[in-house]
Amino acid sequence: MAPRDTSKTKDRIIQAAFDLFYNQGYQATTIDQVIEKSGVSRPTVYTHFSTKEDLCQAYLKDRKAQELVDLKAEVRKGTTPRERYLAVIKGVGKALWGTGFRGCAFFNMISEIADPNHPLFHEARQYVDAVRELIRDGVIDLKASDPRYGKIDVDHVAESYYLLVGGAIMASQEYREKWPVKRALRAIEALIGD
Amino acid sequence: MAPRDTSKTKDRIIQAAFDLFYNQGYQATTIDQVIEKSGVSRPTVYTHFSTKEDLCQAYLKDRKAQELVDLKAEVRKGTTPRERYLAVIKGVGKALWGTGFRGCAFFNMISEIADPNHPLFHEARQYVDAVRELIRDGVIDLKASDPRYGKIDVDHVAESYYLLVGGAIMASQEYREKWPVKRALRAIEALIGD
DNA sequence: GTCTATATCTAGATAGAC
DNA sequence: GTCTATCTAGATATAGAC
Repeated sequence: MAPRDTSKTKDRIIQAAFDLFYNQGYQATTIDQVIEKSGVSRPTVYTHFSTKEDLCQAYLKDRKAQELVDLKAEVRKGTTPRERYLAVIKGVGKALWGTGFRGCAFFNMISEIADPNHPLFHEARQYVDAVRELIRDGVIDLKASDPRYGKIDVDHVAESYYLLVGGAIMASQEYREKWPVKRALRAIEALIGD
Repeated sequence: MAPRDTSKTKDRIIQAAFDLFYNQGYQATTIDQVIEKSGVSRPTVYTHFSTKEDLCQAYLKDRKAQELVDLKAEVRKGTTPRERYLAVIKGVGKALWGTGFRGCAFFNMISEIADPNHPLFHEARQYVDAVRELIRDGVIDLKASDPRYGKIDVDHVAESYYLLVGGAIMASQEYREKWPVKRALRAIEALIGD
């Protein structure tokens, strides 16, 4: 029998890891589960990824890229500076509702990995940095778009926005309900005086 | 040799669990570590607690009680309704700065335990409920204290407050810095028009 | 009530054949 | 490149003595 196409095999492994690491957490997920879900054998996993940690890092990189693409697409869909400003919380909300309220993969990673010098911790924080920057860009654009928004304190609005997003993610996970995102949206509107 | 005083032994075990579960997480902590840290033997752990999960539940109950006592003390220290309103975020900030920024034990628990029907998940959410109620009480008292605050939307302020606290906790954990709590404090002041 | 010693199980990682 | 079978370490929980 001819060997399977390599890239597809690797993708299947990552896809299995994607679901398992996200839904169960890093430590609660075993390589055996990855094997079963991907339909690939044990040594095959270890030819593509040297360790479980290595596989997790690949998963996080993948997820980070994917979520940021989605979030930026949500921003681009906005037709006004205000809509683009609100796009991040709306995009986060949509993402959460589609995933059974397991919250943010990167927050969960940081909760699991106590050591801030751990590579997986670093990987997760890069995502957080990117989201904060996306929020900040929206605030800056909004401020420049209209004299009405000229008095916005960019630091204050951007960082409060980020805190509200983070709180809404955690609260969604705690309660498995939609109100935290709705509430955050209202509070984020209020930040700019709406 | 006379047997050790039981309650002190049990307390030593819980104290060891307290530090380890909080700083390393539930799954990353082993019974061996609890044994070493408490200076107690393995079977002794299992005479006081039937399983690791049972020990963790005892730890969470302890921690929940202790943190709520601290938080309520912080509220009582406030001499005006406004100070008492701000007490929760200030109390949370103090607690975080004293613990090496490992964040909220209960948030971390919820991140680790994916299943919302798990007993440990339940235990953690009870803490969250209690904090939300404490915040809400402060808002209600503030509103009643002065006509100036009469127009406060209790639901909106209380829930936004909670989201800001949650976001500040997560951001502190991500960055190991104090700005998230300071920012949350300012945003929480702004919620009531200050 | 507490200990030393051990059973048992699980999970990460590897050897060697095809 | 992929597989079956196995090694090894480490973790939870227990048996039996003092």
